Amino acid sequence: MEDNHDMTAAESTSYPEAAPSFSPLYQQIKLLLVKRLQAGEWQPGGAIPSEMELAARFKVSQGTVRKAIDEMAADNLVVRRQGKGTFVATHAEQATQYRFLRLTPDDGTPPALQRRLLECRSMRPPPDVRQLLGLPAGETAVQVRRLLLADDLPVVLDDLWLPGTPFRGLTAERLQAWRGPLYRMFEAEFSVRMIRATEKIRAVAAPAEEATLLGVVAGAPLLSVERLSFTYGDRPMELRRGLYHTATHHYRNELG
Amino acid sequence: MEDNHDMTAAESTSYPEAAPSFSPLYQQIKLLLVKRLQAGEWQPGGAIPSEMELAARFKVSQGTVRKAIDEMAADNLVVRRQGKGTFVATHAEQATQYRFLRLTPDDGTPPALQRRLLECRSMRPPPDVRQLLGLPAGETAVQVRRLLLADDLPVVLDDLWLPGTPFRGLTAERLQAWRGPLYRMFEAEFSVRMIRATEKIRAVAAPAEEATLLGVVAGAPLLSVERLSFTYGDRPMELRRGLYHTATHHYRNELG
DNA sequence: TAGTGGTCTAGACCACATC
DNA sequence: ATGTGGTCTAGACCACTAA
Repeated sequence: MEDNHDMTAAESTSYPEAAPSFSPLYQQIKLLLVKRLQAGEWQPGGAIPSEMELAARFKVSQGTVRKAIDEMAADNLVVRRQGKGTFVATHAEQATQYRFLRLTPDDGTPPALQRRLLECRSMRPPPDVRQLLGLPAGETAVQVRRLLLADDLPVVLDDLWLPGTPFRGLTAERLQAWRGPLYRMFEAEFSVRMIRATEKIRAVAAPAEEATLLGVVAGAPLLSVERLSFTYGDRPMELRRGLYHTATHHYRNELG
Repeated sequence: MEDNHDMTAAESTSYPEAAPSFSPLYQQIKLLLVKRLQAGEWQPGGAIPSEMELAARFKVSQGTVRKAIDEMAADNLVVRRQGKGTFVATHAEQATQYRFLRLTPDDGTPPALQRRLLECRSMRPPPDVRQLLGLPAGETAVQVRRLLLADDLPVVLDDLWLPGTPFRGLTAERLQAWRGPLYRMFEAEFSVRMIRATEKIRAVAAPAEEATLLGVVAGAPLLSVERLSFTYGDRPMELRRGLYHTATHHYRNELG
């Protein structure tokens, strides 16, 4: 490689804002690879080209490609498997069932939850939902309401809001028929991959209707979890409002 | 470096359990460095030897030391500063005020909290506390109760439990006099550095006494946050039970 | 046996901080 | 000018997987 570390000559003409014009080679390569991921060039669960091949293609050393992929692996965009290759991350693995659900039974047993679909309809979202999802005015959304149960006792009441355009065709029937993680369905059937999420958590008093569904008395304390999930490019793709009954379960978190 | 990647010949004699006898060089070096950190060889906030020096000392290449330190930086054990050196992580930086506190005002403003010390005493801990902290029977503990307020309104009621031995000499007076993060005090005055923590979160109804302290009605929903903080070697060093009033604040979490 | 990712080396040069 | 961490290279060998 020559001295010039700029792989984006076409873009390096003018920077009106104070943007870092140059970045390390491996960062540029990471960006290129993420863009191809985003474009769907490789299937979820499928292999991306080997480090040697990418190094040849980009005309850099293997170590540089390695560092780019290392970061993508740290971002959970990709999974490395020694001897086999590097694969596009997916929500399919059973290790990642409920990848974003932090609710755990108080005894150490692994969470085992059943689902019960309550509702699924397409409608105009309320303004706060519209704003959080960044939807244009007039755009519709799909609302899903469901219950998660442990040992036939309700534990979670989830309200999902999904943008209508990418999720056109999502019906109660298809939801009922689907086995496996929801996020796996989203990526397999609607080409929407959730990459990361943020949650806002509060304690609330159970409203009457929700209390009934969860089998608690009205006014009982519940955990309110508002999750906003993002796909590539930090575009919000799901708003999920959950009410957790934390008598036999708790929300666990690790602080590093 | 010769072919032998074992730097721990003295320890590699017998492995009764199925332990990995060999690990990459950089892992072994990381372990050695962490042990020295743990032994207090370098002050918090102080510099550790340069990569070149460590490479020479361990008789490995700079790249190998680099990878070891990279992981330590990812673990928040150490902070790298280009041009200056690598420094032992500390709770002193204002960027890490309330490093483990995830409570944020609903408007985006940065959290600004006042403290009010309610209690500080040495006593025999109840069995559940004793068990969580891994204390020997009969060992005492220091209990601290305090209030955090935003704009003079109570937001958090914290109950802390600290093992008596390392925290001997912790009194209400010293707590009152201390300015800055508690964890900074622990590392500066008691040589206890908190590295990571786990939290269990539930929604609970406010008990009468705690409700009064937080200025809410008894039975109001509160966030119950039980945090167990660990020092080097995964030894638990603090149990903190907090009740959060989530009317104007919320617990925020990032899911990767 | 061949191909993959994982580790390690030695040396070059860059960016930054300090004197 | 010197020393630090940060990037990049080229090549070697190891560990694992699969045909």
